[in-house]
Amino acid sequence: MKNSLIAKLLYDIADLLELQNVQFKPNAYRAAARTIEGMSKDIESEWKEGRLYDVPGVGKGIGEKIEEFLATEKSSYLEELKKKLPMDPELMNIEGMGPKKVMFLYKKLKIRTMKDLEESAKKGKIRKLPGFGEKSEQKILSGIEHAKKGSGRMLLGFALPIANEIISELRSSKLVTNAALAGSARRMKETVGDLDILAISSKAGKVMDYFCSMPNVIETISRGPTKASVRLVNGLQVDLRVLPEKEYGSALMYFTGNKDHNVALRKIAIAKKMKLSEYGLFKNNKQIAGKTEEEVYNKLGMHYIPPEMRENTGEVELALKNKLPAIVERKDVLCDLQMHSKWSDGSNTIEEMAAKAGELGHKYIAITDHAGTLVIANSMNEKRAAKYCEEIDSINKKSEIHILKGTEVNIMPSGSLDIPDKCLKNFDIVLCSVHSALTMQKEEMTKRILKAMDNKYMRIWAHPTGRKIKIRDGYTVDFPKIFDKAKERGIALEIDCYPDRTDLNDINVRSAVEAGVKLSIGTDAHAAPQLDFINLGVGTARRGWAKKSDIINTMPLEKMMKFLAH
DNA sequence: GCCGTTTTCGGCCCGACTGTTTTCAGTCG
Repeated sequence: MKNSLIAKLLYDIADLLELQNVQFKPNAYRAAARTIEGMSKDIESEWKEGRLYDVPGVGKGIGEKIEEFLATEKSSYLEELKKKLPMDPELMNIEGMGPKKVMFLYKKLKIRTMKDLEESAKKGKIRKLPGFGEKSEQKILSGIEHAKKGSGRMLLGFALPIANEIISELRSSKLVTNAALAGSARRMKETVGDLDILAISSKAGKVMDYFCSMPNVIETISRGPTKASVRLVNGLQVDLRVLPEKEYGSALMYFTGNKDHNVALRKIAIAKKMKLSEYGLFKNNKQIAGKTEEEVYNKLGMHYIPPEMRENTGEVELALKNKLPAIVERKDVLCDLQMHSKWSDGSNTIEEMAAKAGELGHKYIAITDHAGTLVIANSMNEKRAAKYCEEIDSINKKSEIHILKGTEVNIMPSGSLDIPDKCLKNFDIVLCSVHSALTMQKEEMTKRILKAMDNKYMRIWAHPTGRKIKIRDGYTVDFPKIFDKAKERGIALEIDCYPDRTDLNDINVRSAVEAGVKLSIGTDAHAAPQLDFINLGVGTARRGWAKKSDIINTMPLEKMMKFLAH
């Protein structure tokens, strides 16, 4: 899909327009970029089928730019802008730098790159400029350091435990009556730029003191009477806001929804002659809601919207009509359908994995150690696989939760599976996935997967796109074709919960759900504590608007056995 | 540049903090 390329084109144009202090256009370009980025449909096919201009935010101007880019892979408009503005728009990503400052520094000091900026700051040239001082110069230097360290975003799976720890520390300090996570982490976005935490307290000053002196804080970035930002040892930025109880709900909403969602809500408020801000919902300057999110949504005439859906991709309209889909909840998920033990490349025994799964409330699990001839991941050969099945059978006799005999098998480049059918038939559940020849082109890869799906034992296509966040994009396949085949064959597509996989991702999940394809959730845990990643998979399912009926993990064991037996 | 249950023209979300000023622009979320 070219969606992300087009989104980048539009974001770049927006940045360059903003540098020139052009009004409103940057927002129009960004709004269209965000829509296209989050679309489950392929923008190129929309264009080919004459529906480009149906995409919200795409009108004559933006549409023409997209058409040119899709036809020629170039944008004359962007080239023109770049010629006029030779500085690197990345400069605007440095903390404290916006379009005005970037432009000003270019005019005064001919600063075009991060390197130029660093040199000028180190030589003390910036502090001499009007409007700048010693502190701004320092801030620029520390901003550059941070930009260098890693371009910012942390995997949700690593950020979430940190957030929970901070929140429970705040609670146990007794300085706050409540504290909660907001921001993109609460929306369960796969990576987060920072953590936003809200707390209710009447002793804001003391809470700030406490927050800024937590053990793993290395730097206080800013500190006001009710708002502070700190940086943790691992580079993560955490923002805390303290507020009174009557604003808690509206503030949670304000800091949870993405920008587009919040703008949409504000517009609804305006249409109803009200005003919505983080301080509450106001009518005639009087707060009429704010304590809870439910209250605010209801007073706006809409149903409560779960955090994971608050990205303005249709949820607002549905909530107004009270037609939001009931998305799957953590409590609906009865099992974990991918994990590894010492039998292949895991570090715990089957019993240890089962025990931890029981603690997490799972009713049953699938242990899915690797089998096959490929020498990756300590794969089991046929002989060992038989012993493994025997062991699971014997553990099941005394185990509190039932263990499905599962395996993860490689899909070979030809599309055949890496272990013969006579071995596969001994398993309750067979996951198939690609671990080799990852660079295959779309058509060839699609053929490979379709061929694998013809195997009657395949039940789950595991980590379907093979991507690794921040490392590789993964291969592309013709999803519509695969969806059809998956439905025909009763094969589920996996949401692999492992933090750097999250594969399928939210967007793919949504298209699978729209296509009526079943999904499975598996942590891909290689050690017992990683079974906690189940929450990430549920979050991704919810971001993709999956209902309980879309997720096979919600089936009680008996129903699951029937599903697997077909 | 986009958009429309008052509109095809005239709007486009809102408030606080920072660092620089001495009343505010720029930036951020």
